[in-house]
Amino acid sequence: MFDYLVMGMILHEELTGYDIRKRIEMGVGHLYKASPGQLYPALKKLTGKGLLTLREQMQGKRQKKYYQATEAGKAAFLAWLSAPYDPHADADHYLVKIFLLGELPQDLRRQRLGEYEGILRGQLQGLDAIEKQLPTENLSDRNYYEFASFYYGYQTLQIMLRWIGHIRAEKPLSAFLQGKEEEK
Amino acid sequence: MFDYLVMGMILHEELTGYDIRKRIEMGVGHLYKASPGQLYPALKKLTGKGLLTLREQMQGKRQKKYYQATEAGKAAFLAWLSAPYDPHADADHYLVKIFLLGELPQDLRRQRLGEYEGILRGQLQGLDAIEKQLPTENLSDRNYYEFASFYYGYQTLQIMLRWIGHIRAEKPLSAFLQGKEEEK
DNA sequence: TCCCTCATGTAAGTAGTTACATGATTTC
DNA sequence: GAAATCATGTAACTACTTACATGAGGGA
Repeated sequence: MFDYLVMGMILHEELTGYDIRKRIEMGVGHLYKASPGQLYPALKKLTGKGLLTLREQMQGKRQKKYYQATEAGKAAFLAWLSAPYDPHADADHYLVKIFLLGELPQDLRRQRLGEYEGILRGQLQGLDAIEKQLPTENLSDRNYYEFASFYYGYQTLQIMLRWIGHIRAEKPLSAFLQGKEEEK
Repeated sequence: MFDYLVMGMILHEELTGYDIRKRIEMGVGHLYKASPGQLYPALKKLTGKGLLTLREQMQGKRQKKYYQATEAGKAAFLAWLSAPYDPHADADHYLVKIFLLGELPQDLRRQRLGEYEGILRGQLQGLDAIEKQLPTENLSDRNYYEFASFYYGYQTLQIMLRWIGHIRAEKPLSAFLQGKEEEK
């Protein structure tokens, strides 16, 4: 997965490892980290597989290594991004796929987002079922915080759904942030 | 961290490994998994360290193993939970700590939640600074989805802050879900 | 001059998943 | 009598973090 995220950064541009890390950090950094100990070995491995090209350049006394995806690399990346969402394999990485979704043609994009929306709705229903079974009386302190965590998860799912709906309709992003749009 | 989560489940109750897994799944499961390959070795290790007691019981032909925290286990757990939040060490585990917060006396609880709120506010300011630098014109498809992910992260942080504010005031949980409470 | 950011990388360790193996009990 | 759930566990693997090591370039 991480490999594809890296490749996604260098489809159209030559970048150094350092640049790639910065990009990832700014983009999905709050949710997903790219430590140097993970990135540099990955770049080496991907180059070895022929998915990246490496161009070394001296800048003064400083060695810089520019990487870019090869045709094989681009093909592998697109195959991965185009594949239907699999809740089993992708669970933690939806956000990363969506982050990169601009690389896909519009019809595929719509389809993937639709699938994802369906999966999330299913999860929300699952939480609804649990919620109905939660006791509402005689709550201990313990229960209060346990349930609070549950509700937080619930809320997060709702936001995610609203978010997917928003970007599926390709509405302007600023409108999403305000959060004051009409409810479904 | 995982060790403390496990201990938190068996402070006041004897439970089997299976029960513990179920509890964790229901409580923070959407955010944090407890696979058997992680849990069973952990139970063994913690028992070896004297932090848990183990009582074996045959139920018909079925062997069941009941675990509970020892005094040493409870002390270790409380020390961990009482410690000030450290964004460096705890980053991914705030939610787990909050999930267990009912075990702490009220004044400490308040204090920890307050610290956490401060940290989150700082993060939000960081994102604000980034947001101001994002271009708003001539956005490519690529940018749309990249920024969308950014805004999602932003929104999630806002929700988290609202959530912390909510539980810090110990307001009823149902009110949080509706999301139609007054903004600060 | 000192510190920050740029820039590359490795070694050792921790955390966590997946897949398997086994078998009892309960429910349809 | 089949399927789901209860119940325990291991081995192999993958993913990821932390801490270290090294040094250039730019700005205060």
